[in-house]
Amino acid sequence: MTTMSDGEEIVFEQPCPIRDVLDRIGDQWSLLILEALAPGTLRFNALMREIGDVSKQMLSRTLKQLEQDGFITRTLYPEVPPRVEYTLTPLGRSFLEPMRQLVAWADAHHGAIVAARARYQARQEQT
Amino acid sequence: MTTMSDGEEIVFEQPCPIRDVLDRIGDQWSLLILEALAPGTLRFNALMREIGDVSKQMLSRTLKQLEQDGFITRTLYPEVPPRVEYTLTPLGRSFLEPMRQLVAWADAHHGAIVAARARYQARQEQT
DNA sequence: CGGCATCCACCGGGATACTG
DNA sequence: CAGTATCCCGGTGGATGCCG
Repeated sequence: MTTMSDGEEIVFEQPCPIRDVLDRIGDQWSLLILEALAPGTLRFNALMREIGDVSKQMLSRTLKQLEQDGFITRTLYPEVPPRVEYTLTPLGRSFLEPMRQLVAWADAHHGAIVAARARYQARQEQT
Repeated sequence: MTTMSDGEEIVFEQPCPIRDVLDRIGDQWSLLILEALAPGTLRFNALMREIGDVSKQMLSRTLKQLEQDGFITRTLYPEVPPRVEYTLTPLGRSFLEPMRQLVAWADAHHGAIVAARARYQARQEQT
């Protein structure tokens, strides 16, 4: 989308901050992880149990993403067996605010959305 | 994720409202469309021009999704040439609030995220 | 003008197996 | 315990073309 017509270099890598942020937290697991870490630090397997239906694969991947973007910190304790702890950074914690707004809205209006879908569905079928 | 082991029926279609909402507005275009419609009603091609780099395909698809979920209304004026107008519903307008929170956060902290990425990147390369 | 149908490339994410 | 590597499938979204 930002590539030039003849394959020239990209001018604006992130033309829209919101797009950039959504790409990160709009995936399957990021929000769940941030919520799980909101109460406090957790280890890898604790996170798995907390979230429930996430694979090691995706948990690992998503955690790395969140770490890269500065939402969480990863601390490795070189013991045997190894122990790794994940904690929200101030940036990550600051994100909880708007996120909770969104969650609250979703909770409040989810019923309305489901109802709207049902209405739409009904209108199609009464053809 | 919600399917039973042997292909039995699905028990919880929407185990998490926030998941359901994110799946809808987390895509490439929904947010942009809602923002574009915030000032007022727009026609199809006006939306295309407003957003800029969206294909007819995706605009059409996303608009239908948003209509199904009750975020917008579609009004067809059977003239020649046909005219179609899209408007936010009260539900859609109510969503603008938490959405603006998120956008504001993204704007405010986008720099920090980019910086965090750069730091991470640098740490990898100094191996 | 405002779509829908078709084809296709990409990649997110699941399953599984292996490593330190 | 905490990952990484590999394979693979399905959904998302771009491009194009046709229709009312």
